[in-house]
Amino acid sequence: MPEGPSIILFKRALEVFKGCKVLKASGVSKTIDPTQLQGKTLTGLRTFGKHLLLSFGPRFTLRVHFLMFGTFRFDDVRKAPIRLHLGFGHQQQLNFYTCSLQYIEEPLNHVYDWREDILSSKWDPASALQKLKEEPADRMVCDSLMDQDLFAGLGNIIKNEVLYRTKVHPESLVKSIPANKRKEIVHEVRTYAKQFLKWKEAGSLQKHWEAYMQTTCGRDGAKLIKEPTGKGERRSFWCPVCMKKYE
DNA sequence: GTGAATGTTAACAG
DNA sequence: CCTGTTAACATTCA
Repeated sequence: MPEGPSIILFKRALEVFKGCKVLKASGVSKTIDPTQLQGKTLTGLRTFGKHLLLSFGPRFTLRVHFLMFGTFRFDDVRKAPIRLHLGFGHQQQLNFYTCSLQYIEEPLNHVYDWREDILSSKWDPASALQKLKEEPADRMVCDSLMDQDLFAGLGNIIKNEVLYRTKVHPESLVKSIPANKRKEIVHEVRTYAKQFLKWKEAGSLQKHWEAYMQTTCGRDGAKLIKEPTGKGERRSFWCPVCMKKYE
């Protein structure tokens, strides 16, 4: 479910546990031993792209990736297996479901380049532009946008909305897109990601979709095409009339 | 009722 | 060994 902006909202929701000690930790994870968290105090919360980072001191962080269907709950009513349970005390039970868990045992600044995170205050559009410039000649813009090493936190909704707004066909070769247009795309990534966050928070994200899950173009009334595109074969929506294919 | 999807990765095949 | 494909995760919505 979640793209970068949604992870920021997850983080905000979990900030109530900052400074709290994990009294009990359990769960069925193949990748981590939950008991290692027992007795540790949650010292900080951060996000990087689609990663939720819960730190227990400077050199011990739990990385949560929610994949497509992952979620968390403050109660225990679901049928799905609990991937990780954290008990912070009476009526302070936190459960994670269907997520990928990993421990990071070094400072986060060694692991993450915050300039890549489209929603970070350290986001660096110049660095993203440079990487776009170095993409292979046959790479489509739809694949470049979804590449988490270039645009951490960008998901399929943001991809579709950004391309629609900048009128660039998803199957355009990124190298063939003029430099000023590439710049416009990078700028729109940040702008739309921020709008996504604001609208998601207000519960009106879907209402503002102009391409994703839409059937007609709001600009010219043409029927939008819906097809998997690129190597990633992720679903794209585009207008055959007003969106230009650079090739 | 069915099928696809806001995502990634381990396991497997060649 | 490298590269590409598939399965897995499990819920929601059209």
